[in-house]
Amino acid sequence: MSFDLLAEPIRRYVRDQRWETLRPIQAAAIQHILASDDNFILASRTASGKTEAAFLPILSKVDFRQPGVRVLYVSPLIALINDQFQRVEELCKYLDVRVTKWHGEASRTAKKQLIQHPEGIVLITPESLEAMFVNAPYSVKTLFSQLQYVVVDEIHSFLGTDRGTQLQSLLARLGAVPAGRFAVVGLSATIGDYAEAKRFTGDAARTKVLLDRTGRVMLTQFRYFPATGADLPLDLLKDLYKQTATSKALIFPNSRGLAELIAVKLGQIAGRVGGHANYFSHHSSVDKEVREYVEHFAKHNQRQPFCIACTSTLELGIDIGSVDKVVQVNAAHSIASLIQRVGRSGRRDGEPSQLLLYATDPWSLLQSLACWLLYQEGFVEPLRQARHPYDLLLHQALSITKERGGLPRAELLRQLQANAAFPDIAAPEINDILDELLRLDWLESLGPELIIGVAGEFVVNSRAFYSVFQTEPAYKVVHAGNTVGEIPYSPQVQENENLLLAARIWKIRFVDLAARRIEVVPAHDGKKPLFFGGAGAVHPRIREKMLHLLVADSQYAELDAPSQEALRGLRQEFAGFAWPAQLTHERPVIVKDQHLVLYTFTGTKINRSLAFLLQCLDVEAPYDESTSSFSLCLAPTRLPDLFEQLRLFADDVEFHLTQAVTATPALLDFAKWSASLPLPQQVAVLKERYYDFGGASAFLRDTVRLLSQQESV
DNA sequence: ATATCGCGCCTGCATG
Repeated sequence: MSFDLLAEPIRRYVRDQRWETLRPIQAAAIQHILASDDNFILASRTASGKTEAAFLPILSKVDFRQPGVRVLYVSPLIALINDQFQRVEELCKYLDVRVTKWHGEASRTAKKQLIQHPEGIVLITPESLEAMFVNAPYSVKTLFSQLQYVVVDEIHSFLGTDRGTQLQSLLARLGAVPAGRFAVVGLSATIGDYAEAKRFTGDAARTKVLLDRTGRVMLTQFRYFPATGADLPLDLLKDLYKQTATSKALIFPNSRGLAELIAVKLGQIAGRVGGHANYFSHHSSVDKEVREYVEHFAKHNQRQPFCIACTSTLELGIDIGSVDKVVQVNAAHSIASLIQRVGRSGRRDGEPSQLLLYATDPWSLLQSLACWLLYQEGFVEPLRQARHPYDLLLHQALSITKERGGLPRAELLRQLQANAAFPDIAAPEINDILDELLRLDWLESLGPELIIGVAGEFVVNSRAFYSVFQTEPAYKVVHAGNTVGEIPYSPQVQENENLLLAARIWKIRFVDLAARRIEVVPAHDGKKPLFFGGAGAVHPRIREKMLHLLVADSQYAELDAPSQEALRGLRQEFAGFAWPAQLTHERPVIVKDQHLVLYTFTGTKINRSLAFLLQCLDVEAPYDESTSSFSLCLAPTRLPDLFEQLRLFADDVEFHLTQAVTATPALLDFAKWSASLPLPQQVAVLKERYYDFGGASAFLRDTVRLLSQQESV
């Protein structure tokens, strides 16, 4: 059916691929994209042929004999562009259509040629598109005045992020370039809020979602090995070795340091017992060429088993083939992340893949179990774009002014107001931001126009202008002229210290502080590398599920005996409460000798907000995110009073936030362009994106019953 | 050292 709708050369391509049938998402996309010029979100799991689902109908539909770039593909990763280039180019051979990579590492000659003869398909990153608007606005017009389709790959990775808002704004600006409109096709994993995904295209009313919910069949097992220190228990590593020794496995331990530790330790065990030598690590601090080697090894080795200990670098769609075991060490921070990781598995022979979930403490086990159950239930964290991204508006105001070489203030205001990325920011607020930019000399008035100011020239002409995220300076780790990777500066960076990187052990021979370069030689024993970073935000729904699991007496066959024992032990601690049959807004309080412990069982942002409010009230209350709990020196009977007081603060927290931002500007480090905003907008950014005072207020209002029990001795 | 991760880049000039 769908197949017959395709253009003849595309049908030939499909036949040559020897696919037995089109995938459901492909069949649906072909029918819908060929039938209308609407925007679409194609949502289905990893490796379900989404790229082809978009390109088969688009290539059938678009007339490439006309001049100009007709299709623009936007990707969050250079590596993905390079991957997709091969696939799309292969497909385009059947049509004689040119495909051009356009990113910072792509050939400049190819870019120049494209400017001379704009045609075909361009694959680009958001930052390169930003750079093109800023540095070569005439090229934007030359290239894209005939644009018919924009394909956004891995659109879920942009949802709820600053980079997503930037991309939305760039698409809005791009929308003014062609005479007609272009349609947007977003490719996505299953996500939590499709209304939000539709908004992302800039025209929710004209966007339809095509969704294939087919998941993976996985054999799941929870395994429990209690840890005493910060490192992983030896028994866990031995068990992990046994479980993965003859498999193709991906291991996700949530941090770069632990990924190194696992890769090295498993490699050492393998060396002792005569196992294979294919133990790798893969994360942002491993040198790019090393990572590419690992990806290539995984993709092209049909027979040999391997183990890659990795971070979210292997969550997105880079093609590494499929693996037969996915291992999660301690709970993933989100269900969205767990979905992506599970999606990496899948065996051709029809055998189900295996998911191993290790835990090293009872709370992590509980969180892991909660995530896994929510995943089974089909829950994914809903993500919202910030409604008041003043910092990104500031960045785009500079970008547009540079693009236009100056423009009337009223026109800049109008353009920002009309931009779909900023629908909830009103004109007076935009004017406040423009005034602040004038005051900083980042903008300047010249007659009726605004132009880039003297100080602003340094900003918009610096390399850092094109991105909306910060990166810390890193030290390059070099062995015998070869780059191994890079690490941040830490107390560990000293001569004769040993560290792990790229799945090997090194001794630091020499540190060149000026050149940010660390010379290393191989060694036999070392520590995992140190990295900085705040904790990831856990969604309230996960914590609520944890509470439900704690109160229930449900058993799960997927838990091994030690896991069952750990869960039983944790349930025991909370067994004395008189839980109602229907658990809604009750929360436990454990009363100890000198203090009480309040378990909020809510999300990170709400906990963070509660901690801030307690600080405002000068209440000493150390807070532990892994157990979602606060310690208070207070009689339990005083808690309702305290909640009432906190609520009053929550409803009017601006004053305290203003004080906090003034005293500690580093609070806004998470938002690169916020430092140059007027103070009220800085406070607004902090309030909307770092905290959740609305959620905190609702928590304080709704948590009507605090059940308490004396600690059993 | 309480504690996740990840993403990007222009221009000019030298060298092979």
